[in-house]
Amino acid sequence: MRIGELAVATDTPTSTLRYYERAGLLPPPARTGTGYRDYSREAADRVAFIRRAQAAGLTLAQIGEVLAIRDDGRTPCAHVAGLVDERLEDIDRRLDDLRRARDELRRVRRRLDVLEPSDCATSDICSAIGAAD
Amino acid sequence: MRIGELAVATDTPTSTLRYYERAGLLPPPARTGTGYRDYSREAADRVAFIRRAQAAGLTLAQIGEVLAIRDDGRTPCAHVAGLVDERLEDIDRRLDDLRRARDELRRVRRRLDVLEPSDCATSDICSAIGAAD
DNA sequence: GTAGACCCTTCACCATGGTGCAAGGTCAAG
DNA sequence: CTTGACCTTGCACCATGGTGAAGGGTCTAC
Repeated sequence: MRIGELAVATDTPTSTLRYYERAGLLPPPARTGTGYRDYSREAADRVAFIRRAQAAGLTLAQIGEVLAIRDDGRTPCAHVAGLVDERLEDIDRRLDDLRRARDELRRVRRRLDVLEPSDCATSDICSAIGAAD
Repeated sequence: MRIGELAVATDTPTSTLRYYERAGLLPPPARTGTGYRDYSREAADRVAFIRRAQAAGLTLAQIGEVLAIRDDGRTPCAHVAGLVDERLEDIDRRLDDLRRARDELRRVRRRLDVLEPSDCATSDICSAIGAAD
């Protein structure tokens, strides 16, 4: 199949498919006599896998590792487990960061409700943000 | 004060201070006879504000808006309230996204524990990630 | 007067996951 | 035989918040 067909089949722009090839996620496909990419049927499965793994929060670099292991004839289960654990830790850290940022912003918001503009007009740029607490 | 002193006073690299100037967050300071930047004392307060606002999760572009309002002689309270509300909504959306990604990854992780590598070796690239559920 | 620390400008580069354009070749239908 | 859709390559660009290097001038102390 040509790149346009693969694009439709996987709901992925052709530019992105070429980008995946450049990034080493898709192996260089066969070419027709005139130089057009000629994808095998497995290519669509591979792209679908990339999209699912991406939706799960893996980076393209990590997905590339998993694919390389499979291409090497090994099963990537243990490696995937490691990546998933890493990503879960990362998510937990981000959740903590975001919750802290949210709490701080809520404090700022409460100060904004309480302060008069005149409190602010004196010295600071914004005493709601500037305040220690 | 010269840029190096401001850098020490605000714990901010000189390269970043020049970047803030380029980005319109710091007004172009006076210059000495030989072209060195010569900052006023308020510059340090301004940088400190930028860092606090950044820590609160505002982007440099948003901080620039707040500063522009102050520089215009107005009080940015209402504008800051709007930005903070926007940012709070953004954080809530991100929290939801991350929680969903975490739940999905935990499901993947459980499948990885249950599956044998041989289950995976057949067709899919990784049946734990590939599985619908 | 010279070494070393500081300053200047401009330009390029980092990650991330792509997108868009130009200039050209190919293919199928009418 | 031409039109339009499709394909090729290579290159540049997007946001974000900076960082680093090159090539030069300045300032202070010894």
